[in-house]
Amino acid sequence: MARTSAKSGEPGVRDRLLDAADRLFYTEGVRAVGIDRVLAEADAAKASLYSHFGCKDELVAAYLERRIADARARSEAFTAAVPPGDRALRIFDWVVEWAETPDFRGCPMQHVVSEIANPTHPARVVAASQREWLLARFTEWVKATGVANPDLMAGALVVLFDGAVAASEQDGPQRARDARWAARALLER
Amino acid sequence: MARTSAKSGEPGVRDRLLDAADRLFYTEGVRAVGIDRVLAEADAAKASLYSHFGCKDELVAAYLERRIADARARSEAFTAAVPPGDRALRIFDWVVEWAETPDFRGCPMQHVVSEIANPTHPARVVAASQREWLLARFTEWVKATGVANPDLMAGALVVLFDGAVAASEQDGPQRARDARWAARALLER
DNA sequence: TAAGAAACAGACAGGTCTGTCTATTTAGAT
DNA sequence: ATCTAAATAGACAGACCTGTCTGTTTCTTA
Repeated sequence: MARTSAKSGEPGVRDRLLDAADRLFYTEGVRAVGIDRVLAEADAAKASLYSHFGCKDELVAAYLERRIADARARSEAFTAAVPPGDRALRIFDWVVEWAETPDFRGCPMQHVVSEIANPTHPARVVAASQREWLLARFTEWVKATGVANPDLMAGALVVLFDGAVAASEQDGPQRARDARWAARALLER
Repeated sequence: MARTSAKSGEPGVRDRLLDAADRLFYTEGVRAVGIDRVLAEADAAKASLYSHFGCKDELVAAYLERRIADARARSEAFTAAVPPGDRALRIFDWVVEWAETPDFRGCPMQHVVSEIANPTHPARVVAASQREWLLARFTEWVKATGVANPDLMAGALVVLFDGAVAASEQDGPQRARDARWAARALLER
């Protein structure tokens, strides 16, 4: 299960494949990018891909899973920097920063949902689990603010979150700032 | 330029192609559906498709254009039923109704943006023009409410609109209702 | 140094996709 | 009834895509 070449710190082939898949799938889409492109970018052999992941669909799922794990870790760290009652708003600062990133191209999960209609596809299953996490997290943050109707508010902030990412993809990061403004207005009533 | 068979009211081949493209592209995605599927569903010949549209990319653009024109007409009619000052909120009732439709599967434009990374693709150009229309319409509706900061508010409502559609695609129509609740709260301050 | 596991290289099969082209049929207009 | 334009049917080329399989090379460890 070595993730890296034992001596050198170079990443093993599995991580190289995931790195390549991440770049290509996120910027061009999972259907637009074929296996051969990933192999060339990862400098890996076809047999390595199939022995590690089994099929392309599972590679897509693994790509999404790693993206999500990373986003969870970074967003948790980002919100942990402020008191619990401020976290529901703080997360929108995170979205603004993300939308201002030069290679921002929208939400990888929304893209996968758009590209793959079948909800039983392994990558769709991964995406669905993230939805539950997202709503649970917003509910937790909202409750910490002591707002009157936490379920409605958590749902509204999830909508604002998804909208900030989707709208920024098409209109630029101003929409993420608009979302932050709206979240602030909703929370300070 | 006959859109229908001269005598009978049956739709001509161009409309049959667009109808088939609309059903298939919306429910399965524009990359997942090949030309042959569209031809079979439309009961049309390949030469008809290429003489009318030139290439698949243009068919996708035409599909999106017709969807958008239809959505504009219906949303304008929907909002025209109430006084100008109520329209910014009214449009969220329209989103709720849409999200409750059994065959709702999200926003065709967001899907196209996810599936096609190239912003110069004809369908992406069509989608971009709709964004301008959407923001202009929200700005108009928001100004009619006499709210203090119409540009921020219009941007926020666009975010809420996009988010309502994207979140409902994954979580169900409750998110659209959450968006309406948030829009109401923002507007009645 | 020898053995075993992992990765590489790449040919290949089978399928699908877009787009072109030829030949035939249908239907409307003069 | 004839002529013309549009639509049909489908073969075909060329490209690409996933997944399998064979054989070789590299690396690690014992």
